[in-house]
Amino acid sequence: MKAANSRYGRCMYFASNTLARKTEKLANAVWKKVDLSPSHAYLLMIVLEEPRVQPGPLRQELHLTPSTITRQVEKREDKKLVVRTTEDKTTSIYHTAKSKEMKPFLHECVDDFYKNCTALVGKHECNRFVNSMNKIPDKLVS
Amino acid sequence: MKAANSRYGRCMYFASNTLARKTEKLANAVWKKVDLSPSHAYLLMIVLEEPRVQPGPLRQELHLTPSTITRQVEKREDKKLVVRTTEDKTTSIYHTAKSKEMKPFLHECVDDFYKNCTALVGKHECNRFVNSMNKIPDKLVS
DNA sequence: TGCAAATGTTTGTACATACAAATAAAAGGG
DNA sequence: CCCTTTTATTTGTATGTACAAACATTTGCA
Repeated sequence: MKAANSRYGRCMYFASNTLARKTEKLANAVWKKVDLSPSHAYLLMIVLEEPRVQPGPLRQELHLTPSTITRQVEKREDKKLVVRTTEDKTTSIYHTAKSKEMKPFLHECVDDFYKNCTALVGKHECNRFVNSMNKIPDKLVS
Repeated sequence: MKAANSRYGRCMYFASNTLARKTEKLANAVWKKVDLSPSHAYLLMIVLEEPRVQPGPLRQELHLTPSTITRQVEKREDKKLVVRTTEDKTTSIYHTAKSKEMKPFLHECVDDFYKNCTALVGKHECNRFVNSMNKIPDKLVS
């Protein structure tokens, strides 16, 4: 039974969560090449482009809670992909030599994933749809 | 910084996950009234409408993996909202007196949530959007 | 008829995330 | 200048989900 036909197919909660899970599954497969979950890969890419970045801005850019950012950074620190220094109140996050080497491959994954999506969903449709999705969250939460 | 403006605003993985998290947050607030997570509420509503339902069909209808279904049923069993019987190879799930009493309130929550969504996003926009979202997962995974 | 493959469900384990509370530092006001 | 409030981050804890492996039952076929 397809979601669209199911009892609760009109529910935004249901639809968005189902979509996110399926999308994540595809994304996981793509980022497997660099042995990273897509979510960690995004964090890493930001750190690579903005050395010294702090958890606060990361939080805003990734739309995650502060505690989730801390946890993600910890995990990447364990794998020697970022380092963290705390001075006064501010924590700064830096990439490492290891993660710098990965940079081109990370961007390759972004491209790959995009190609996968457009191939499956259609380029125009995909862009339009992602655009809509980006607009909704601001409307939903204060 | 909004997702739409951020570096990775074109990415379907990023957009759909962000949307799902924000939507879930709103949904949690609505279903708080019945002290259930929206995901468990959906399971319960299906069980209430299809007594004797088995994990397999639930899996299909909810688009979740078998193990997740097992875990959800366990949790609801602990709270005496469902019971499970296993005979031969098939497990059947039934509602309880307690959960039957909740039924009208569950549907109220569905309505509440829908009203919230349409008020925030716009009714036409909301329906159109949910429709699109329901179609994409089938294209993404085999 | 008996064994192998298929099917349905559960268990072990891991992970991403969130909320609430704790901590630490800075800023502001009397 | 000290005390309170605010801000930034981390910790403790809980939850929802998935994957892989285990298990149990049924089916199919040789």
